[in-house]
Amino acid sequence: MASTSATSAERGRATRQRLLDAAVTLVPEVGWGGVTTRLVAERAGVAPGVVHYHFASVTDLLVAAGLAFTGGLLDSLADELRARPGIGEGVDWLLGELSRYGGTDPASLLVVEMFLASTRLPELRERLAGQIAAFRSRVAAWLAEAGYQGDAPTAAAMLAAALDGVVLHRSLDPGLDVAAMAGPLRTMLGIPEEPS
Amino acid sequence: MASTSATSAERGRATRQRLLDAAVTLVPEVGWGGVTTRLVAERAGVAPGVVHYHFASVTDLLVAAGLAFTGGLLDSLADELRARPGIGEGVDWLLGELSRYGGTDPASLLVVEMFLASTRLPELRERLAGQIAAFRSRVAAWLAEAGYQGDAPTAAAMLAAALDGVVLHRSLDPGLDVAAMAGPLRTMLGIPEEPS
DNA sequence: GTATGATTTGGGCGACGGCCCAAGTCGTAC
DNA sequence: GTACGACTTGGGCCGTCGCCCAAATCATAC
Repeated sequence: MASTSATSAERGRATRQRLLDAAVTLVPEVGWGGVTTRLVAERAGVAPGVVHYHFASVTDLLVAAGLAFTGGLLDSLADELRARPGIGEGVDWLLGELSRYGGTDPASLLVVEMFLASTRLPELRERLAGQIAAFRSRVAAWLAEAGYQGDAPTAAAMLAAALDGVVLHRSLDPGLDVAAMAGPLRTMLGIPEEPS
Repeated sequence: MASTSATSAERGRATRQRLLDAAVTLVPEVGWGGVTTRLVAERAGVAPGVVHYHFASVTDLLVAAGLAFTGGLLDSLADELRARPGIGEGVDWLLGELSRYGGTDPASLLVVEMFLASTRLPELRERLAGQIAAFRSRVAAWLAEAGYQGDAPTAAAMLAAALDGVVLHRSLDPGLDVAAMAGPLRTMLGIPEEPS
């Protein structure tokens, strides 16, 4: 089989990916600063020394793993949004997504950990800011294309911030009614209430 | 003077307070997990052993310091809000406050650090959630009293979440125009645009 | 077979972490 | 004076950390 005849380089890339995956699952569990060399190695099923063979430092590993995750997440969110023709449908779909990211789920926690770590890691900060700026401009383009009446970039920024804020608040109060927030959000974007 | 004739107990409480203050300044600088026994002792100007005399653990110190800070902050915010009679004035004032909490300032960072730490510290989580719930209900009462047309609790939750989200996003993109966000927020709360 | 090069192993080094504790300071009570 | 109690000191114990490295592994090249 192909897997048994893999070259060294191929096996190496696979190991590197396993380390990235392990980091993504560990940060939400133990926190950015709680991820240690031995912990990721154990989670990835490799010896501790492998970590510093593939990455210059634990921090380097966390930055690479985090950025790969957020990049994929934001891209897929923007893709899905672009697929909805109307602002109302898009907002509804976003709120549906929000009920999946409840604030205490691994994805939400990872993102917030990255926000915080970025305040002390200039390189992470710049690259994460770039990803978010790109996302915001894609949302603004979608709003404008869907006929939003007003300043699309500002509305996109407010919308993205509001959604992240809801995720944050839900992490403390899981009982927050996400569906009910559709009302104020729709009003903010100038869409009439849904008939149903 | 009173300060020179302080009893042991009084000096002890003063020392304890200095440790709490030191913790509040250190968490934003080095992160929740980066605050060490020796670091906080040095910042407070005391010997390392004092920390574990006044607090059972470093985590205990951080929890006490953080909750004291957020409690005071939320109380004063709610007090100020209650002093504004109209929703429009209140929102404007909140956005003015927001320009003080830029996302990279110590207060914002401390709050986000607490959000994250609370996911792994049930006691902190419960008490922080209680503080925020109290704040939300005070905001809802203010909205209702100011004549808000709609579900005040939901609007208050959405407003609080949106503001926190803006703080979060500003930490990555300091160029975000807070003033411009007044438009969407006023629309969300059903207030006409300001004439000026 | 031997040589090569990338990858992996597991232990080790020095530094630093939380928490403890015997000894010391200092104002008050007697 | 002595005894007491609250507070403070600074060093020490023991565990874990990040990072390193000599040796082992293994598919491929010759």
